[in-house]
Amino acid sequence: MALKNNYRYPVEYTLQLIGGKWKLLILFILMEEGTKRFGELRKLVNGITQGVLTTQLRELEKDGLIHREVFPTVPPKVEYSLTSFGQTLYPLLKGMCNWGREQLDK
Amino acid sequence: MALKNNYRYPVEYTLQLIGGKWKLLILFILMEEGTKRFGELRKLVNGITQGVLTTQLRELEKDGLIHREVFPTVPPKVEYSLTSFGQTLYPLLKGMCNWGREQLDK
DNA sequence: CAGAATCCCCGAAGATACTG
DNA sequence: CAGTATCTTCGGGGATTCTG
Repeated sequence: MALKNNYRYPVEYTLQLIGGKWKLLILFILMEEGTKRFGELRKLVNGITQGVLTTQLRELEKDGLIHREVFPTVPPKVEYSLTSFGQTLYPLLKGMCNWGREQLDK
Repeated sequence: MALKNNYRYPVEYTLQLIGGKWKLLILFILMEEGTKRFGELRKLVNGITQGVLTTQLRELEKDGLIHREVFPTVPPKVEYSLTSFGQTLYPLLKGMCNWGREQLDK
């Protein structure tokens, strides 16, 4: 979990959690389309490599935003979904998306 | 101005404009406290160096979020303020700040 | 006072190869 | 299938010096 102290501005904490290059996209996909497997995410987040995707997912999990569920089958299967904490970001992400779209449409 | 095309998700565009390490803080300060001079910003954004502050301000200006006004006096005086476009970010920044504070207060 | 101009560093990101 | 393990790259950020 990211440190919760030593932020002069709360917005710094927010940015720390969602500031990775791919994190917003990952959160967005899980938010809009629900639970996804590792391989599905890899295809949807176009251009990301396995290693980086793993890193970003681990950080999101560590920060409590997403849930990782491993099915001990052969071949292995891992599903990712938003936690209830992650879902509290919904209005924020939606707002960022809408603001971006408004500007892009001009 | 940052490119307005080639974004698969509008949120990427948003993040591009405000994603710099110090940009949100700068925008926040101008938003909450109004017009500031270069030297004032440097003190308020604790830890930033002159060069980096200049870079971040130039990018924000290029993207149309802040206004830069030079007073041709001796010694020189430069004031920074939000543009009307920059002010449209208010709900978003406020939302990020509030979300961060809520989590920090837990 | 508000920068411009350099040079430099480091960590996130990417490429590649291998594996339970 | 979903990783792990390494190595490499790259550029945003940082430190320093100089100036109108």
